[in-house]
Parts: sequence; C-alpha cells; structure tokens
Amino acid sequence: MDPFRSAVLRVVRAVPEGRVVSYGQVALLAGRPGAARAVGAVLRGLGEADGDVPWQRVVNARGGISTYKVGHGELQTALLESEGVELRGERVDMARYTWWPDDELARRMSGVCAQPT
DNA sequence: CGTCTGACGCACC
DNA sequence: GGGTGCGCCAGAC
Repeated sequence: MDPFRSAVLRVVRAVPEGRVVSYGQVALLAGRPGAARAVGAVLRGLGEADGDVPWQRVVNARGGISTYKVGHGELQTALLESEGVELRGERVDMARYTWWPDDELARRMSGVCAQPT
C-alpha cells in the first residue's frame, strides 16, 4: 500500500551479507532517483515486523554511518563488523564493499533497476 | 495549498 | 582533511 516503502524494503532485503549500499543507491534501485533522504525516512520507521530488513547495510555515499544521528551508530557498526565489513574509523570502504544487483537479480526484483554503466 | 523537517548528496570553498 | 550551502524527495502539519 506504499509503493515507495515497499520498493525500498525490497531493495534493502536484496543486499547480501557483508556488503553495503548507499541511501542514494537504494533510492535509484527503488525507482526514485534522488530520493535518498526519503529512503532514510523509511528505514527510520522500521519496526519489529521488519526484523528481516538488513538496514545496517545502508550507509551514506561516503561510507559514513548516518544512524549516529538517531542513536544507532554503535549498533550498526557492531552489526556490520559482525558480518565481515571492516570499518576504517567510522567509515566503510565503499570501493570495496558496495553492492550492485547483477542483471539476474535485477530481473528478480522486478523493478526499475537500471544499473549504472 | 504553503512550510518545515530530515538514517541524503553534491558542489564549493 | 573539514565546513557550508542548496537542492532533492516524501511526510507531517
């Protein structure tokens, strides 16, 4: 009942363990390029029923942990490290951990998943 | 409708 | 590297 929210959760759920994506990336993959802030708003509203959404794999474009602003920075960092993502200071090495769906997966996500060249 | 807000991003300085 | 400003989208009033 909320296309945007559904698309966001679908994309985030597709991110593999040990990999990360940025808010802007999620927005793009969800079919709303530019709606990075709105993605954060969706994740901010996650509840108990969304326990299968790996929100910790979403960081900002520079690999920074944005959840410190809402008091979840320590938790997110711990969760990421527990799945093998190394943090340099308070940031993730995006060149090394960023995930993009391959064509096959993109097809399965049945959305507007244009992959940047 | 108009305004404000923010788990953002980018161009600048 | 840090800091500022502005545009962005979706929601809440």
